[in-house]
Amino acid sequence: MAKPARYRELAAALRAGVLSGEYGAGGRLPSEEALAAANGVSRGTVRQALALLRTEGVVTSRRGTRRVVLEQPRLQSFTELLSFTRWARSIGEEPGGSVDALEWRGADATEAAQLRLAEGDRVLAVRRCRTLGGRPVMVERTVYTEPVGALVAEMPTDAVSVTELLESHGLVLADADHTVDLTLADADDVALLGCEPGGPLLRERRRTTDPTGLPVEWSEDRYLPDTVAFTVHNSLAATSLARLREAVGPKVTEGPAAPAS
Amino acid sequence: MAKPARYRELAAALRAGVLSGEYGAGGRLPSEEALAAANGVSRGTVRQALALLRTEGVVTSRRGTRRVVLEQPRLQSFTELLSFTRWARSIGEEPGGSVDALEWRGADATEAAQLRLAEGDRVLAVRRCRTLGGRPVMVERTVYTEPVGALVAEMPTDAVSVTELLESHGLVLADADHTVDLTLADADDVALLGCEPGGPLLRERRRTTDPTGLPVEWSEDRYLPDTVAFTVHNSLAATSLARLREAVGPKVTEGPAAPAS
DNA sequence: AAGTGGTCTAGACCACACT
DNA sequence: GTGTGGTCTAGACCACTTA
Repeated sequence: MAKPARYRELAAALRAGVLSGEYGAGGRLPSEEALAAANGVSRGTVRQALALLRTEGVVTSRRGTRRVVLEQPRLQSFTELLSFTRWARSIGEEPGGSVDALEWRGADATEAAQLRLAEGDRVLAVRRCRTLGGRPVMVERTVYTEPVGALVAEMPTDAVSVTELLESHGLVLADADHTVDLTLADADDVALLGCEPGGPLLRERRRTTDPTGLPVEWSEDRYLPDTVAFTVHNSLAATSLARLREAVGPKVTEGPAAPAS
Repeated sequence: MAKPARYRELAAALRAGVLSGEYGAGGRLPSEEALAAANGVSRGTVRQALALLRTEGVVTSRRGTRRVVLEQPRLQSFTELLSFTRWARSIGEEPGGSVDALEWRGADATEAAQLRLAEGDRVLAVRRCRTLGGRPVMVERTVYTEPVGALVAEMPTDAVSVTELLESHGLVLADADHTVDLTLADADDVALLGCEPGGPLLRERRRTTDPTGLPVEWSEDRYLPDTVAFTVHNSLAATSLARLREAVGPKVTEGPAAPAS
């Protein structure tokens, strides 16, 4: 059941209000005092709710004036973001996909660093082609730590959602680091996506950790052009975004949280 | 001077501690009580500091256990993120660039929607080529609202940092929405960047607003491959990231916060 | 059972934006 | 000056982890 906290309920209600245009574009929210009184909670709780909306980019906030509505919310839950299947469903598309290669092997240097393992430690490497409405849009190369890989390896190769299966085993994904850049199609990409050899792909590399901070998976996803874009909101109050200089001369494989140098 | 809040000082101190390896990779922070006592503040203030670090992806947090260090922080300030010049300096590169085209004209449909203007309203459109260490890496096409454009238009065409100049006029950038995807080089890109016609570029579209929530600029930046990557951290606790389905059939120009349909 | 973070309250004072 | 959000305090109770 797990009843959500009051401040989350309040945040959801306010978010819905903004979405329904209750305050208008560029409109103003009621004061914290007013919201507290209207909802029978303390000002502290109201502020917790509003802090959520602020990091989501739904409202601004400055001293001296009421909060202003920034935009229609256009966010996905953390879960939708990590699960291709859930994302596809949330936008009304039919997700599909199948495992194309699956192998237990030793971790290479990058994988070891990302999963906080020693080089050569056993990991499960899986390659999948993902489709929307039957058309291929993305190739996903994921590496799992041993305990997680053991669960994944037992899945049917045509299983729709890995994430949901992991959750049913009690595994919770809590944090993720994403790196987005551009790469060129290799022979496998060409075979699976039907693009030109050397054709451009939008690449997302992602390291996901569980609530204890232990790495769970390290994935490199390559999307066909014109199928997806990634959006982020940030502000003076809360920044979780950065721009990285990519290697220019010698080739260096680098991920979101690889060792500094 | 503007003395920063205690919780920001505390957050900075803890961030520095994590960076210096004081707690080790995967190590644990002291308890909230301990931090409060050690710093002579209340638990509430400690929690504010830790909330900052949590959204930055520096630490996890769960009920029942001490916070765990997630990674070496690798973030840029909001300001570094918006200013090419500041970013370049922060990574030890020499920023350069020059205005290539500058024009007052009427806003098109997309621009009007992004800047919350009516179609045809006067805007200043500026195209710049940006360099790192003398080598071109990015073409920036920015559209400013009339009051901001008035300031920009008076700048010398070889001014290094537009952002810093705007700040010196008291303009504060407070929020930004970013969309990252892939596009192909047009004739102007080829001329400025020296890439192949139709060659792939990493595109960032960005809408920036001031503290009142009013749009200030709308920019489309196109980076040569292998020059930058964007990184984001998100979590169950705070998500400001989304994955968007891009138009597949008919061409639709769409930005971070364009009207829903 | 003890320790820890999550939620919530009630109140105080300050900095800033309005008018 | 009045209203508003930002900061900070002190205390309470709960949910969860760990031993």
